Amino acid sequence: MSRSMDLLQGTLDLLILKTLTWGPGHGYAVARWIEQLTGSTLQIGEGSLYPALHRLEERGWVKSEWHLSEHNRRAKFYALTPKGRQQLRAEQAAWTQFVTAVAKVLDATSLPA
Amino acid sequence: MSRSMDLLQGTLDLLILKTLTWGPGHGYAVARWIEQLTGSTLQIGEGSLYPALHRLEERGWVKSEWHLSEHNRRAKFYALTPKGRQQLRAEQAAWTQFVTAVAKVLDATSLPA
DNA sequence: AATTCATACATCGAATGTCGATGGGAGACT
DNA sequence: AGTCTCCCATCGACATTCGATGTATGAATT
Repeated sequence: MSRSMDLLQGTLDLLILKTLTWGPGHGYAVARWIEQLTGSTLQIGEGSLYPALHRLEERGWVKSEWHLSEHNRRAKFYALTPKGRQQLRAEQAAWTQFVTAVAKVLDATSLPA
Repeated sequence: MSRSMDLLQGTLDLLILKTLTWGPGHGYAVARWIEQLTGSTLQIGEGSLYPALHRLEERGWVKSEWHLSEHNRRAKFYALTPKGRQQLRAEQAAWTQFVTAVAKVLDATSLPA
């Protein structure tokens, strides 16, 4: 029956950028944070996550370094760049604007003049 | 520089379904309503609109009939079906849930435990 | 010591949906 | 006659997400 609740396109970048504002983290952790914060309403598949991370890095919004994770394992830690912070602000503003616009349609009770 | 403010995937269906709750309308009018309600924040290209309308009809959420428009021109009027109303309820609920989940991430001030 | 589990990276193909461009045709108004 | 707005529609390009799949290592269990 098709997909019931996929992530809306473009939102994943915003979400990742935001989670990285509370410090660098590796992909696995980022996915965990988002899931926990949303009570698993938002689930990030690895097939979406890693391409997204690479995309962000390619655009200069995050940079990565290999370190050891909390579990003593090799992990690539991603950190927000200044450009990334700027991008986050822009995307967050666009998101708010978009949600507001959709709400206007959803809450309208009559036809526009 | 890529797209700045495209419609988020899946939202268009919801928007169309909603506009049709205040009566049948043809594609052109639906696009107008949405644009006017949102002060042109949301703009529906015809290359997105008509495929969407056909998609909705194919799934039995709307049905269409040819009539004359307010401007005395041939136009295909789309109307919500009972299944469409049900679908609208479902999509609206999913949308709310999604927006709420994103807000949880965006508003979080610290790492989850 | 062997097995299993959770962590952590990555890639692939399929599917979907949006966009910009393009093309037509029919009223209306100059 | 010409042009404007309305109204339908399709096409190819593009980006993104998803599920499946594969690798590997540390830690805990048996």
